[in-house]
Amino acid sequence: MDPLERQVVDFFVDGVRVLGMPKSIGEIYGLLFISRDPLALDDLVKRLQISKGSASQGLRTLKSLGAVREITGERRTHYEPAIELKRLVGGFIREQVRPHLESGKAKIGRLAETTQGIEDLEQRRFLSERIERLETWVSRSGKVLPLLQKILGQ
Amino acid sequence: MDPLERQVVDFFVDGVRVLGMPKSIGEIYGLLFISRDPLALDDLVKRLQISKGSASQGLRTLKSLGAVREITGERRTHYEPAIELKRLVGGFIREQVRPHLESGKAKIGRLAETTQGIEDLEQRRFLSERIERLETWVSRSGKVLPLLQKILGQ
DNA sequence: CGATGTGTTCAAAAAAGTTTGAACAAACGA
DNA sequence: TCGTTTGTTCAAACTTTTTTGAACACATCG
Repeated sequence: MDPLERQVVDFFVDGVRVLGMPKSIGEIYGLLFISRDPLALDDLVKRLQISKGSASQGLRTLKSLGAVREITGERRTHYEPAIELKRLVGGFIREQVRPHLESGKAKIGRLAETTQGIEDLEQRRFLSERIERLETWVSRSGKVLPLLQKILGQ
Repeated sequence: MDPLERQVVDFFVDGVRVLGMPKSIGEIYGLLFISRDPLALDDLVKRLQISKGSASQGLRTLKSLGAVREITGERRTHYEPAIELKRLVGGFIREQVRPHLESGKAKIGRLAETTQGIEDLEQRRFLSERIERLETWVSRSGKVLPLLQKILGQ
C-alpha cells in the first residue's frame, strides 16, 4: 500500500470507529474505496495484511450494510464499494439503528406496564411522565431517520 | 433497586451502548432519570453497586455532555438528569460528533495535497474524484447536524 | 478423480476498552 | 489543628470485542 492508500484507509478506520465498527471494516472499505478496480478477498488479505477470516467476516458485514457490491462471474468474487452516501446511510440505519429503535420501543412498552402496578399515586404519576418522555424520544428518533436519509442522500 | 428501576437502567445501558458508551454511563444516567430526587455520587455507588471510580468518571462524562446538572450547596454535590432531548443531542453532537468531523476535514485536506503529487494523470483524476466525494460527505454531514438538533429538539 | 483454489466458520489468542480500588487531595467541621 | 467526609486519579484486573489461523466445505480444473 502506498502512502495515499494508507492515508485513505486510516481515514476510514477512524470513520467506522465513530460508528462503532471494527478497524478491519474500515480498512477493507477504505482500500476498496481508493482502488480503481474491484478487489478479491485475497487482494485484501495481501494488501492490508489481515487474516482471511477478518477479510471474509468484514466483507460479510459490508455486504449486509449494502456498502460493497459483489462482482461474480470470474473464478474469484470481486468487490467494489458503494459510494453513494444515500445508500451507505440507508444501510447503516436499516442494520444498526432500526433494530435498536424497535427493541427500545418494546422495552418502553413493558416499562409502561410495570408502571401501572405502582401503588403510590404521586410516584406513579412521576414515572408515567418520565416514561412518556422516553416514548417521545424514541418516536422522534424514528421520524427523523427517513429525513436524515433524504437530506444526506442529496 | 426495584424492578422498575432495573428495567429503566437496562434500557439506558442498551441506549448508550448504541452510542458507543460504556455501561456505567447508561446505569448512572438511567438511575438519575428514574429518580425523583437528585442523587449524590455515593447514592450511585450504593444503588448501582459500582465503584467510586466508575461513578466519578461516569459523572464527569455525563457532565461534559450536558446530560446531568450539578446541584451544589450541600455538603455533597447532587446530580439530576437533563431530560430535554435537544440538550442531550446537542451535547452528544458537540462532544462526540463535531470533533471527529473536524479531524476528518483536516485529514481530507492532507489527502488532497498528497493527491497533487501523483504523476499518472488518469490515476490522479480518479483519486481527486474520490476525495471530492469524501469532501461532499463530510460537508453534508456537517450541515445536517444543526437540522437534526432542531428537529429532535421539537 | 485428485489436486488446487476460494471462501467460511469458529475456538483460541490478542487487543481494546472498562471497572476497580487504593492512594491521594481538598474541603469541612469540631 | 486534626480527624472525617467527599471526590479524583490512575495502574492493575477484568471484561468484551476483534483478529487470527487451522479445519473444513465446496467449486473448479486438468
